[in-house]
Amino acid sequence: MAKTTRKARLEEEFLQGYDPNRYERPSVSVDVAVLSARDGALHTVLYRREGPLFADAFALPGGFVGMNESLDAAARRLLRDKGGLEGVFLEQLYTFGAPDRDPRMRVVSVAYYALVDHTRGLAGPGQICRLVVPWEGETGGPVEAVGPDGDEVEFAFDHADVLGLAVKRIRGKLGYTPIGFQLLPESFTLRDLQEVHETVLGREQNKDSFRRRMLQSGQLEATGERQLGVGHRPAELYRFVRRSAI
Amino acid sequence: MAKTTRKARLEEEFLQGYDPNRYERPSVSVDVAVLSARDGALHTVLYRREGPLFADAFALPGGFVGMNESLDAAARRLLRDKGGLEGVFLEQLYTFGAPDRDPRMRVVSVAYYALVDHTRGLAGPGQICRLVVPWEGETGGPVEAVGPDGDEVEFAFDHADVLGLAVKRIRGKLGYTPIGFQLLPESFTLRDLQEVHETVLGREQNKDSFRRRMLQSGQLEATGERQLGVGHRPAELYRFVRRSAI
DNA sequence: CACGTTAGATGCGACATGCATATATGCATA
DNA sequence: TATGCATATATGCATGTCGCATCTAACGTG
Repeated sequence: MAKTTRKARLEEEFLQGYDPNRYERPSVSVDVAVLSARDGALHTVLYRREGPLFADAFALPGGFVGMNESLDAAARRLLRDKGGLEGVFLEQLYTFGAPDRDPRMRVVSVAYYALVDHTRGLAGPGQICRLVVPWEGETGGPVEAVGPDGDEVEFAFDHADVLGLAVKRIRGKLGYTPIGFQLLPESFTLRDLQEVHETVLGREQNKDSFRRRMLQSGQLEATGERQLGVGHRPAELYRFVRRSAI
Repeated sequence: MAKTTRKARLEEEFLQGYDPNRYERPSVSVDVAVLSARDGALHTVLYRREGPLFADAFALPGGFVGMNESLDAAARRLLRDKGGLEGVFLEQLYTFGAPDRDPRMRVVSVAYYALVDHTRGLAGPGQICRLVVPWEGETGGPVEAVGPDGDEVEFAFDHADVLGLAVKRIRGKLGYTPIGFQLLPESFTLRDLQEVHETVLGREQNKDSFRRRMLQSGQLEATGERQLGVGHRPAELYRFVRRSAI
């Protein structure tokens, strides 16, 4: 017992005199999985690598965290600078820290995921790739991706795992949070919302119970407008209202 | 468009030639919120600080991540070295990275939470403190803690927020994962399990529907034994069986 | 052996959900 | 103008889950 106390005190003293520049330590980066739903599939933004490491593989938008920058701020900066995206839903996902995940050096990567309405344009050299989520994707396993040319894409680092975990996370969240709206423009029909849910979950939803669930969730508000020129009865347009307003 | 491409290429070149020792970067630490349920309240392990910073405040067990050590391994090492705990449930919680969370230097802290059966002993100088979770605790806000002497405890750093988020996380997980078993010894009664759930959630559960939910979840297996010497009809003892075994 | 106490089982109503069916509304076409 | 088509929206009903009340079972105590 006394031993353990001394040990703890030694550690305290070490900490008090700890000079971070005298010790090796990891670099901290942020990677962002940008997800959107289009044509019945999830898509993400990837960047082709050009250097010798993971040459011609594709990576998530990412970068190092500034010394006076919070993790959230770093993620928002990357979204803005690399993709021209501002004001989107952004949440921390998981921190990946395997010692060998970057063969050049020790990098601890704080992964974020962002949800973007697919009608928003994307600036920069990023490519929008379709995700192929195996059913184990629900368990957070790696995903595959198909580029705009239809060819499968090779991932750099552990980014296939990051995307798999992001898909798992939003699948779980869909059940108890209004996260699905983040993938739609401001006004949308119930059919649109259902398609987004089905795209994310990878399985069909019952139409009627989906309607009822959404309408009595108190998260939808009719805009009073309807679809135009659709060749059949137009659906009502809704918008998302956040719970705090109720 | 060409501009953005050049910018991205420049960043790539920077990365290829990046020497981590030439740049400032944060230190990476791991903090562990050890949770157990006892006497109808959640408890955690805290260590009294002795240095000049946050003197006499209490901190979660934590430490820096070794250069060749994964984040999970660092958390397990801390549990073992600081509290003598091995083989417990441990999962990553969230990464806290506000630039000013440690006034001495920039520290990015990867927080973990561990769930421990309260009958397990604890080695080392840690103190077991009772958590007082305000109802906003469900939203991940900060918690308060009461030490063994009954006095309220002051937290160092942002550790009140870490604990608040840990409580929020297990409250959410309780609904769809067998996480509650982690807080109980190997064999337990349904009443024990219900009390753990009520302690974690902070509200009472319906006895019968709780029974039915647990029994038909396929996660419980009767041991064939019963309570002894309880002054009333003895309850059956169950053990946890993981889903993969079914 | 009666009694108190808690465990465990059964029955019923409220409510969500899945499914089938009926009605409404817009456009296209005869 | 009238009719048909496609989809949206509403309604009715069977099923399953959940909360609640009630009943029976098993143990210790006096």
